[in-house]
Amino acid sequence: MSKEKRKPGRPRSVEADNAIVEATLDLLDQGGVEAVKIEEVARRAGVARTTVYRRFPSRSDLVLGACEDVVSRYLSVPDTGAVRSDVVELLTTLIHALTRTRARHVLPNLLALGTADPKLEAATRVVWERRRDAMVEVLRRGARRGELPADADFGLLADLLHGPLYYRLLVSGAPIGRGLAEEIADAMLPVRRPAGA
Amino acid sequence: MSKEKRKPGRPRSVEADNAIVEATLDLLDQGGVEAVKIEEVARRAGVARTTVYRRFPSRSDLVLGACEDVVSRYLSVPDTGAVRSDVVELLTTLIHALTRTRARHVLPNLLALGTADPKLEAATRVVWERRRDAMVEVLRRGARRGELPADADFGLLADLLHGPLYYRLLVSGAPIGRGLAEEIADAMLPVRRPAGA
Amino acid sequence: MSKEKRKPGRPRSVEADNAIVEATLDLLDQGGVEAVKIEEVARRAGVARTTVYRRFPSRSDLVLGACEDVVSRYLSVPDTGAVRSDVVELLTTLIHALTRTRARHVLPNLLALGTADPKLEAATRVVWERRRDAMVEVLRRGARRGELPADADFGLLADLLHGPLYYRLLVSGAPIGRGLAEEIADAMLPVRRPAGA
Amino acid sequence: MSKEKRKPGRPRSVEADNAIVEATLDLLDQGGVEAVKIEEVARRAGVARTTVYRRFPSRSDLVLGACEDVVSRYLSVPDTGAVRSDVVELLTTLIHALTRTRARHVLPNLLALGTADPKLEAATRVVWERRRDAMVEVLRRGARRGELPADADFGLLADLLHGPLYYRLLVSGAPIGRGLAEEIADAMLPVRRPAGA
DNA sequence: TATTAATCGAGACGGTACGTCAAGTCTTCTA
DNA sequence: TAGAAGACTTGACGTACCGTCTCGATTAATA
Repeated sequence: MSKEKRKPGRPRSVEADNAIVEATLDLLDQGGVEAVKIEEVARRAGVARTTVYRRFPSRSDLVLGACEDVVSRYLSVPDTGAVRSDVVELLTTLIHALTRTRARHVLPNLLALGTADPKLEAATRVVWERRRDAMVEVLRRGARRGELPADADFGLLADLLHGPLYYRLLVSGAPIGRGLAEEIADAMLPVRRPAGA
Repeated sequence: MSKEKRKPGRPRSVEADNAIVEATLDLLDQGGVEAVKIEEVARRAGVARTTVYRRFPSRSDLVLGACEDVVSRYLSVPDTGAVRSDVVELLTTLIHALTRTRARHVLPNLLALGTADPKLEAATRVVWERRRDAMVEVLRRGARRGELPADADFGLLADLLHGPLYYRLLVSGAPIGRGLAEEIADAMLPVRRPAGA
Repeated sequence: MSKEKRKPGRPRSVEADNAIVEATLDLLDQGGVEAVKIEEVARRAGVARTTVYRRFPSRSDLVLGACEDVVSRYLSVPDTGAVRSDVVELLTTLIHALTRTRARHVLPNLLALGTADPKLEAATRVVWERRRDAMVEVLRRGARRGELPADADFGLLADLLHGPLYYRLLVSGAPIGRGLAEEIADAMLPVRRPAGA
Repeated sequence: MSKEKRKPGRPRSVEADNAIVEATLDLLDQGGVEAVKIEEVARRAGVARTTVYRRFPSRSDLVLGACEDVVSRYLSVPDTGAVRSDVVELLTTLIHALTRTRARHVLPNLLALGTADPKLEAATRVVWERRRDAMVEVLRRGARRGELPADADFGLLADLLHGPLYYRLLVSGAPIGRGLAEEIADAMLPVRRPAGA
């Protein structure tokens, strides 16, 4: 069944694949989108320019392709039985994703690229939306368990939980430490209890 | 006293100044940083290329210069006598600043540019920091009045208040409505009271 | 004797042979040497690029190979018993060779290629030299029969007879009609008689 | 009077003009049309690629432009009072033009280019036609003086006079010596006298 | 009938040159 | 001096072919 229908012709080099992505991420991190020059990517990857173009028809595709694995990792919907720990878990993995070596510069550049290229913008949004969806899901489950008021605005709450992280990463540049996930959860979650008090 | 020491030679054209900035903002909004081409700016401004270069030595300078007035407007530290209304006032002006016609695209592009150019990054941060400082100031004043616990983490609180706005603008693209400032304030401010209860 | 030593392995496709030559001639005729692109030849011949390379190691080889049958046809040394008719016969076959459907463009391109590739130049010259040799032979025979003065410069005479054809084909582009062979012969041959008069 | 209406902006560099033409001719002579690579022309001329493109929008234009002065020099309609010397004069200048250092390779390549580009073909033909027209004019004058029969086919005669030169240059590669002009004139001109004898 | 040896298609690979575009500098004339 | 106009160098863009290379699939003659 796993017939592995090999296509005719010489197969693509996997080393080239990796080298190209790595080179792209390095450049993106060091000098922003503008520094991602196909010529330089090829040079660093030790690959001909055409080899890059064969995989990624345009610079947008290259950047998005290279970012995809960086941003989409570390995502799962946890279910620890308690909202707080679920939320902390989600925020922690998000912090991981955002502060990985090269991701710090990847995100703003991706967002800026999206400004000019709607296709890219959509592709980028999808990635981040999945995280928000996960958060909303976790909050809903908490409400079903009675940990949160059933009529809470889960969407707004999710934005409030995520917001500070992106704010610090993108705008203020303030450090994003280990304890931040818990601080945010502590600041936000009890909030809703007094409403029932 | 106001001797207006006129420099010798032909004085610079003020219309040119404005036209250049406007053209730059338009392009930035329409196609991102990459679309800001000196030649096109000059063409739209009805000006020679040299005239642009005389004012802004490089493209970075041009972009930053053009953005400066957009981002720094609408800023003052309100003092209504109550935290909540002060906060709502600050958030509202921020929403104004962020959702102005062209700002939506200007911000991410500025942030991405900062990724590659530390000077630009610093210049950009300063602008946004002033807003956060204003928020922290307002919160402190509230604490002094007893409206907030004195030992609250005002920095984190400010980030929690600002975060959702940037998150929606930059990442999720969700609409930023008129009522949002109040929703955020309501969600966050009572939180601290129960700590003292 | 017709041992037909078949080599082992799959024999070469004859259709491919023909298709490649035809495609090459078409391109040569339509767009000159520069238009003979291996990739395009392969495409038109409905053949893989490697199949072309297997037959013709280089583009020069391809062009020369394709031209060879076009230019070398229609050659024989006539012997009608009279110089004039021999000459007319030779000129007529030359006109045939030069004005065949695609030959019109083949010759100049071949000559230009020879400019850059001495091997090709030599190969090309050989083909045309055979025609001149035939003409000289015919003239010598005429001299032996007393139709021409024995001390005539047969080489120059041959060039004078051939020259107008190539001149019209290559340089002036003037039409080369059916009667031209006779006109040339009439203009040149009587010349030598008055010398004896 | 000599108002020399200068156009605005920086004027084009004359050194660049010359260097480009020279580099083109060198390459054309050394390796044929295919060797005329814009990149290499620019390199040899010590000039940026764009500077070449500004003057000559395409390679055809470049080659033709560079050839124009080579081929059009040495042309005038002589009037010595005798056909023979007029013809010898014309043939001699043609020999000069054809055997100049680089012309040997320039001509065939120009002709081959014409094969693919009708505009170029026309431009090239014009240049050579002027020489033939001059020859025809000289012959007509001779006829008017009674040196040639009035009903001679001057066009064919001109082709017969020019043909051998081009034939040797382009096809046979035979040497084109100093005495050739007279040999050809002697071989062709007396021919017509006996008609009147 | 299986093996063997060549051909054929497809297509990836490292390259070179193309023609275009924009950046930033320089030169000239005019206001 | 500023400004307009435009030539200039530099360097990246994305495309098109080059000639070489791996592959799997044919195709015959041979073992």
